[in-house]
Amino acid sequence: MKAKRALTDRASAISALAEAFREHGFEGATLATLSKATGLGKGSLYNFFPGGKEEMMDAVLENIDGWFANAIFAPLEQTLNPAAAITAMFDDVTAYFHSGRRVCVVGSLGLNSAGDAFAVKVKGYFARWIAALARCLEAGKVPPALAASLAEEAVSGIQGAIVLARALDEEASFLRIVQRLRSSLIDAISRHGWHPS
Amino acid sequence: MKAKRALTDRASAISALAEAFREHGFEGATLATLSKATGLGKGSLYNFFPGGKEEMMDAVLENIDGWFANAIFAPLEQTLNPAAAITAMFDDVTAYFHSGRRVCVVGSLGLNSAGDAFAVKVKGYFARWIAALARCLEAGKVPPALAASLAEEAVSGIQGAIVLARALDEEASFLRIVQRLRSSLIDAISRHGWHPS
DNA sequence: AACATCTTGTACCTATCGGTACAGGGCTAG
DNA sequence: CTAGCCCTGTACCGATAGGTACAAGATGTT
Repeated sequence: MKAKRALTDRASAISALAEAFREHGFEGATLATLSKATGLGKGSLYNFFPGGKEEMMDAVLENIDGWFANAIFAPLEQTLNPAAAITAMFDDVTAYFHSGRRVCVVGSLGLNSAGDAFAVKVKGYFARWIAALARCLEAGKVPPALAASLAEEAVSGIQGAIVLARALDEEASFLRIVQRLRSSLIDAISRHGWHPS
Repeated sequence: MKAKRALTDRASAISALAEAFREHGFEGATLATLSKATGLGKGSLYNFFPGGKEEMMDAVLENIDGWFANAIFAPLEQTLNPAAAITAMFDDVTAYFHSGRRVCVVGSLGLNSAGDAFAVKVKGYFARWIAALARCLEAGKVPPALAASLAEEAVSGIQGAIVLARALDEEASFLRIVQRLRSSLIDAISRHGWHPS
């Protein structure tokens, strides 16, 4: 049984790869960069990811997808306390994106043509996020149409907050924007008749 | 007098360069790309922009800055009819960004480390935009603190809308988000006592 | 200990990167 | 008409890009 070690090494490389792609983008991250970031030589890198950079990014996206599914989407689905789930989501997202200092790899992939190869994954990531958030709002008795609007607005708003915070180099703006978004969603829930037991 | 022809050729190249940078990003746009996009050979390109890619991007940013100053900021400053100015801004922005299909070069520059060299220009672009919008809202009798919040939210929201629309490949979401942002600003103005004559 | 299997560093490959050099072409001014 | 300057295409440069080949080293199994 060798797969064990191989898998853990590969798995531990992925987060380093993610960080490198975050900082330099897909095109900007060279194999030398990735090698340095992971501590793995080119040989090992191509052993784990025979498909090269593209497979590395694919693995990173899958990893991110898994993380979001666990940490963000799943809590949103358990509809016991929608308001709490939403508050938790914003807290987790704020931590995950380092208050806007950290870029969203998925979002930035969609911005230039280098990410065309990953278009379906990028699309799915955002679609699932919005859908999960909308369902959570509906569980909070928010009417479906409004829930969809608010969910879209929140996810889009988080992305915008990242862009702005990076551009201004000022995480305070990220925190302000995200807080306003959170209030807007929580208000909608409490306005439509749902209250924690 | 040769400067005339040189200047117009350089100027006409800039918009093509902007489009290329938009599509491929700074790192992703190679000299071959830029040459094809402008129709200029490498020789001409380096004749007009001796500093290479970096000077080209600088010129593009300056050009964008000028366009925004004219088309966006200036109308916001003439405070005769703030609500109309804001509506015009959203219309112009929607057209400029092709309903979210077109990326904001400035915003995407801030996302990866390739844009570090342009950090001050990027920061200035967003700071000026937010400031102009906030002043316009104040002219509409919106209290300064709220005006600052709303302006930040709007600019950030537009960036988020671009990211989301590109990711979902769906300009409808851009239009929805932008429309909500516009309504939010217009409502704030009409709620605080300013009404067109 | 011997084995097959997995892992790794190194050397090497071709293509292309951003950038330079420069000779000639074309335009304009006088 | 001609002298000068700006413009442009081409050839070229070293560096580095992503990727492959493979021999040697670890590793775990029996």
